[in-house]
Amino acid sequence: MGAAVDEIDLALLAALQADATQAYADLGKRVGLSAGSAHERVRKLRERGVIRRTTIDVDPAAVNCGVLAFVMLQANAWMGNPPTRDALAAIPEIQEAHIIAGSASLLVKVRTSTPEQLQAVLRQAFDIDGVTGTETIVVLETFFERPLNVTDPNLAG
Amino acid sequence: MGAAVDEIDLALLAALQADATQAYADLGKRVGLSAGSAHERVRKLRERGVIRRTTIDVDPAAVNCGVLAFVMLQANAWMGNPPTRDALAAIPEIQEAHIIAGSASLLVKVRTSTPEQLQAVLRQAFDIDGVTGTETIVVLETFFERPLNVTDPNLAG
DNA sequence: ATTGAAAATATAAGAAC
DNA sequence: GTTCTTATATTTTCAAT
Repeated sequence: MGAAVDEIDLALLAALQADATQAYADLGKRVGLSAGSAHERVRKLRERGVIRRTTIDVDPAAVNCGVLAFVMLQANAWMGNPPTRDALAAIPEIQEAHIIAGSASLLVKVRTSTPEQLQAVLRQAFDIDGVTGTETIVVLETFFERPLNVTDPNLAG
Repeated sequence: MGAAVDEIDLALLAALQADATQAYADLGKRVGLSAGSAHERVRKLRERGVIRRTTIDVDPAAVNCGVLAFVMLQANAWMGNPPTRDALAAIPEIQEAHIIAGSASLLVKVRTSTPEQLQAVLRQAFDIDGVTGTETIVVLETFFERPLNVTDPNLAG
């Protein structure tokens, strides 16, 4: 397998999660490395797929995506196949899709501009082969959404 | 309120979501602008808070966060207050926290390295004032997690 | 608000340790 | 694997439109 992610790598990841625009010199200073070494480590983290991409975090409300809901999809067949995946991916309002344990088969995270558009997404979900029902949880307020924790002491280094 | 986000801004946002490392010259080419103009627009999008931050997407499995679960928290009091928010934020394994409509009060997204650690998070959740119960949905497989859709024609420009 | 160009800065590659 | 050096490329500022 790939080389292990060590303490310094975790510190680099945490720093880049917080601000991926900072210079390698600053990044290196933070973790006790030269700019060159920091650069090399980050390059390898990207190469190994630990860093999947550099991206921006967009305020949903600013781009007309003020409605957030989690939808559980019941199904009468095994849904862990590529066609199901593709059918869900084809609905742009679906931000996440997961296969879950429990009475439902799938959990999806949906962002729309209006409740009407959420309804339209649910209608499309019913068109997917195997889907027999939906249960929707509407979000009233989001406390926070943040990057996953990489510096938790509970996680083995 | 702040100036509207126009079509070009949406194109810039989509391009940066896909790859925030690309040069402003390339970014400008993509949307039919000079490097300077692209830079200026992105600067304003940051200033206005449309772009909340530039960050990296880390593979959870690579940093010992292979367990993902969504937990619904039942409560016997109104939970939409700062103390509740802070109590949830103090648990690093909680990546998202939302107030929801429906029988439960809160929905949180949790990532841990092991089921045992997930259990420890649930125990901590019970210590939060007002929490009377939990219902956990364990994720077996994640189909996808992607940036929110900003170029959907259904969204008003 | 956009352009084009200049100056400041950062990235990326390479040699030495 | 790290550091230092050098060349390349990008970001950032600014005057002009």
